[in-house]
Amino acid sequence: MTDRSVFCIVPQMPPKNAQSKKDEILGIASKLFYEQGYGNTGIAQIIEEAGTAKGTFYSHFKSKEALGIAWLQVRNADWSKALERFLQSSETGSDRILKSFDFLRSDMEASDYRGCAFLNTLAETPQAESALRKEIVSSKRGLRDHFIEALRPTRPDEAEALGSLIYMLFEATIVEMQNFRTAWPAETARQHVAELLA
Amino acid sequence: MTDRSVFCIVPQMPPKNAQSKKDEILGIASKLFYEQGYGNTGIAQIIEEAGTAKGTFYSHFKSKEALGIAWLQVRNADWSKALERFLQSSETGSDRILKSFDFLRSDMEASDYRGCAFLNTLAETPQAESALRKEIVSSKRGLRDHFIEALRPTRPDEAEALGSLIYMLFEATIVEMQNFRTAWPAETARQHVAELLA
Amino acid sequence: MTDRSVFCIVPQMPPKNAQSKKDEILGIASKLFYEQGYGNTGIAQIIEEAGTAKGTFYSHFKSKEALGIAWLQVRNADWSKALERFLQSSETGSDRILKSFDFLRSDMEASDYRGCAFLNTLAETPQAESALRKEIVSSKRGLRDHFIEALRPTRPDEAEALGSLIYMLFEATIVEMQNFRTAWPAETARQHVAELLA
Amino acid sequence: MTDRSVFCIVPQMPPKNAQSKKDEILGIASKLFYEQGYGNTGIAQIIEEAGTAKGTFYSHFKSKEALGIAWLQVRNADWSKALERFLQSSETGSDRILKSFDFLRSDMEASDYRGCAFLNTLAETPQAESALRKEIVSSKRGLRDHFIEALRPTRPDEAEALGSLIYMLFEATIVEMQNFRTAWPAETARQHVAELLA
DNA sequence: AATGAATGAGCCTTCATTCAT
DNA sequence: CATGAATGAAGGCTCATTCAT
Repeated sequence: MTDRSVFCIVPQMPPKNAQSKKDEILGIASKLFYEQGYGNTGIAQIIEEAGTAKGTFYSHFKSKEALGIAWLQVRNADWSKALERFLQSSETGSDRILKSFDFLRSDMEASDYRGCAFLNTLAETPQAESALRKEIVSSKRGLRDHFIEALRPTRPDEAEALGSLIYMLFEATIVEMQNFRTAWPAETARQHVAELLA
Repeated sequence: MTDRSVFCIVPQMPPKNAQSKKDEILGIASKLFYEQGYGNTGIAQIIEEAGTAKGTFYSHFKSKEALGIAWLQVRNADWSKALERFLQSSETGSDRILKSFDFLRSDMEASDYRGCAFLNTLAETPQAESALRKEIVSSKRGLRDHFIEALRPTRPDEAEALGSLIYMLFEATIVEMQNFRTAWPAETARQHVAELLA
Repeated sequence: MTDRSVFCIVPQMPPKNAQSKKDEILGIASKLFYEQGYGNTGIAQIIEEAGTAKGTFYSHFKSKEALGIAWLQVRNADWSKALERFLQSSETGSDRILKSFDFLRSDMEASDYRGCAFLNTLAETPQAESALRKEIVSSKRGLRDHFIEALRPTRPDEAEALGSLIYMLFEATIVEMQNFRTAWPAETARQHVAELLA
Repeated sequence: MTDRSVFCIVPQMPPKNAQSKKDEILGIASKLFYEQGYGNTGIAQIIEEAGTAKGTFYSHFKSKEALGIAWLQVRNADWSKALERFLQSSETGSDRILKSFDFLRSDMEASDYRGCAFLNTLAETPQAESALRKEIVSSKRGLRDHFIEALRPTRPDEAEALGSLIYMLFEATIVEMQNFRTAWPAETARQHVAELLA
């Protein structure tokens, strides 16, 4: 076997799976927090599935709450990116809005739909001033703006009110699909929004 | 077996406050489950605030889940009664519907509004087949019917679809007021519903 | 086998070892806290040696600190009783005082020179307002009074000052025997106290 | 070896604050060990306040115990130096001894007086053979000698016994001021020592 | 009915230390 | 010399539930 290392400009091996331990923990935690709920998921399970030691976990995250915040942040970013990718082909604001409801529906069709990570966490966090709550509020503000901004170019006067209304229907769609485990909320909402935008 | 109760010198004491121990436990649990969340509330706190012993608790309720179910049941009944009382003066279906949103708003004005007991519990109960979930679904079905039935007399054809839509806005109102801690969701939704019913 | 229960007036079996679980835990903890130090002794070790479960422990003591306080209280009572027994034969106040130093000497020899439970706990409790500290102060006040009261009958005017001085020598005796693991501090102190009382 | 420093353009940087990293760690640890107690102070806090990494710490000290020993050694030296400075103006042995008690008192006036670092550490170190204990014993032997030597010139015959006695009162003064948080122990002891030396 | 002691798995977090870089 | 990720045992404490009285 020839030694090719001389040709290697960047000799350091990239980490086996190109993902730091911290990211791995966060990834596993994200999955578990979403599927089981924040409060129902213990640190022990997270580190076991991540194959790490307790101390390792706490050297990366100062507390469970800090991990929870990181989770909500990446979830917000990832979810927005996924939505954007889904809307790629949509050109008009109306299209984007209607397609957003289709996105929800496709998301729900994945098995065991668990609804919205943010609203679920809101539900088990009574303390209004908690850091978790701040993350939730800011993510929801962003979502509401998504609809408002989509309307702004064509209907600047109604954008705010109409966008808020559509945002509420969007939220209701998630919650009701989580509860009833059927797609009718998406259909009902999408249909009405289509009329509103017609 | 002979009935010896006639010989009883100290007849069964009437309960001090006209409320059985079981009801007292249930009452306290209801308050705590709603304020703190189902998962965040332990049996220990419930029995302590109720002034009972562990064993007494378990002689009345076979498990925490059973207590949770009882809670959701009385909550459903009580909440419906409170809503009905609020709607007393409303005569037409439209009136009843619009006033329902006012009811929500007055509810929310209580400090530290915790939103909907059912949706909050849904959020921390991933198991779709659980008894808690069944209670939640049935309560929500009842609420949806409340709107549909209010519409049936005057708009039989649209009742189902329109009622479902309004139900979704109603749900969204609760959730968004819980999150943002403002009344705008109630206003936005009520305004739109008023237009829909005009 | 004849059923003798009818003859039994107090049918309930007295507990096997005439000692409640709570007392057993407290007894074991007292031994460990003293031998190893309060901070060096974990709940796990206590319950293991007591043969109980974690929950049992916490149903008897609300926290480790509560156990620590109970420990110091029984220790104070027990130690005073042991001292009193040791002084039984002493009749005069002077005798009682001098014999107190002999007691210390035998006590330290028996305990592998672990010193004073109260001073040791004081050393690892920086928080001046802690409940543990209150217990320590009150126990030491009692000890100082022991000397003052022994002097009161014969030397009422000097009792306070002389008693305090002797108390300090008594304390120093414990501490120095703990440190040097020899009897010289007891001898030195006793000798001087004898001169003071001559 | 030639002195090349003249050629050095960027001569070895004098440490920013004239203190090596090792000394910095030791300084911070000394403060924390004294204020909070040896056992109550974790490596994590020390390195955080010192702004160093774990590995750096362990490259300077092989273990927490080694750091503890270093702490006691510098503490012994520093404390002795401070005492000596306080006694500067005292010329006779008697003066030096009496002033030593004043030194204690001035020390105690600092808020949250934590008593003697050595006795506190003794209290949480049951193992008689530990390295920490050796340091403690030797420091205390030195202190006792301080008093004996002060007496030797004028009272060679009594020096040993009287010095030991005064040493004990000195120790008791520290301990009782730590416990009661008042200056009476210093006054009581100083007064008596003054009589002894008169 | 009611009591409350007992259970043991589980909670989140910190410990002192090692090691590859 | 310095870094900081990794370790896993141990820290104090709470959980829902059972059971003998």
